[in-house]
Amino acid sequence: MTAMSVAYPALPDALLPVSTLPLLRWNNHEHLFHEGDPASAIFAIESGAVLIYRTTLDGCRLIHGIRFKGELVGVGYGGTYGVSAVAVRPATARSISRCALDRAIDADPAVARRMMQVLTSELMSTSDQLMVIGSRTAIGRVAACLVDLSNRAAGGGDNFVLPVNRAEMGDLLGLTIETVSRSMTRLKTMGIIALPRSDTVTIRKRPALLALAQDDGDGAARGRLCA
Amino acid sequence: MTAMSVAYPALPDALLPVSTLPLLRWNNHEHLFHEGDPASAIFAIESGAVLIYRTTLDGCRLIHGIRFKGELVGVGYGGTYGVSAVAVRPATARSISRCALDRAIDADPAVARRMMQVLTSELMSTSDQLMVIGSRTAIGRVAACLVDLSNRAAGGGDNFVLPVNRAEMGDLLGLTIETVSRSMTRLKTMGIIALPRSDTVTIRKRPALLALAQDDGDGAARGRLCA
DNA sequence: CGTTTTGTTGAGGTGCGTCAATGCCTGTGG
DNA sequence: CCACAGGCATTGACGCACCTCAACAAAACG
Repeated sequence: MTAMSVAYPALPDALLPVSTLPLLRWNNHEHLFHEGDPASAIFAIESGAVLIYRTTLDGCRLIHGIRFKGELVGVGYGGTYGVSAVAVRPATARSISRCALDRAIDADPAVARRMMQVLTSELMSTSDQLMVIGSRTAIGRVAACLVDLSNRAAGGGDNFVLPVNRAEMGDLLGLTIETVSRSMTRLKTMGIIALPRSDTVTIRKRPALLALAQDDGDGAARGRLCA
Repeated sequence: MTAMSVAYPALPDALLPVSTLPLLRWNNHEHLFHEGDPASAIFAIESGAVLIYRTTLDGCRLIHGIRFKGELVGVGYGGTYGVSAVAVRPATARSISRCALDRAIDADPAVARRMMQVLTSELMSTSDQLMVIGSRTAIGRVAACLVDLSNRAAGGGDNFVLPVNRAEMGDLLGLTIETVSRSMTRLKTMGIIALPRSDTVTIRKRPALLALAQDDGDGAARGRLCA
């Protein structure tokens, strides 16, 4: 399982009548919940995009990932949410209350197993993020991000609109706005991507982008970490 | 919940007769399992220390965490292990087979809930690691590592033997051996720690170490990421 | 059309990686 | 007991990738 390639499947209706649950709506920049809030529900996204993030004591934000339609948010099984979640475009989601979930777990071990799978996906997603941030250079991180967004936000398409701006990409990749911007223009200059608009990407050389995003390319790895 | 402060509780005997399960033993540098191996069991450590890590395609190793007595290893609920686990000193652990675990989950929802809690702890641990590597400078990472090791390997004591060498600390923190070494000597020069031996640490000014490890100190945060 | 927000580009500084030399500790054999 | 070798840690010199600060361009908005 390569970095930034995890699937985030939702709970299927067969296990839980998700599609009958209350459908909630958030505008851009509205929070689904904050880190530390009582974990009252998990959310199955039906439309839009949601950022999962944490902040350090001095206000530094580090985005753990982006969630789209068909994915779950707030899956941690603790008394409070361990992360914050905010919409970055108008979003809708079904709300699965924790008590309803607990009842479903008691009634059917398959629900528990599904939740454990979902938690494992979330874990691997965070692990992937750690691998990207811990081992790649700026351009490698940006490439990995674009590959991931192409797969998950655009269904693998080569042309898609970025759901996040440069600041959010920076917080996602542990880079500054300027470095993200420079990396994007470098990818453009190399002919690997095109940028018809600043928020729209066209992948022109997917193999080259993958090489940068993965680890077999040269020049996209950091430090003595790598052999 | 601050970075590097997660507890990793094991499965209590009340839920599963852990203490009657087979006790296995590994020597230094022996693997409990590799990433991609069929996930046949999870392990409850009884002694020693185990590194959890992943490697990139080009051989770069990034350690996700260290596990000690009383903690679990291999908790992911998928067909294969998502990470590798290797002993860094002679270690013993009870082996909880996946089929036994599945049977226990079917029989008692409390076991499933416990597993979900364990997975959530693992998730928060990885998230903490992401926060440290994504937002702190070298000395902040080393400080966070020392605080964590003091809490978990030494029970909060101020004097303890490092379970890892500089290379392993480097792979844990996303730094080179040299940078780890320099950070340690800087901490020593500042009078925050003492190093009676290169593998033995004495914390002299815990508040100062915490300030560097957390985010309220100055000079230990990286980049525009932080306000 | 002005104002605000967001993205790009440039110049300069710095933290950390790289390479290399040296020192310390452990173990092994003479 | 000492000599030597091998592994690990430390320290120094240097370069580069990325952050910082700043100016400017391009949309987005009223």
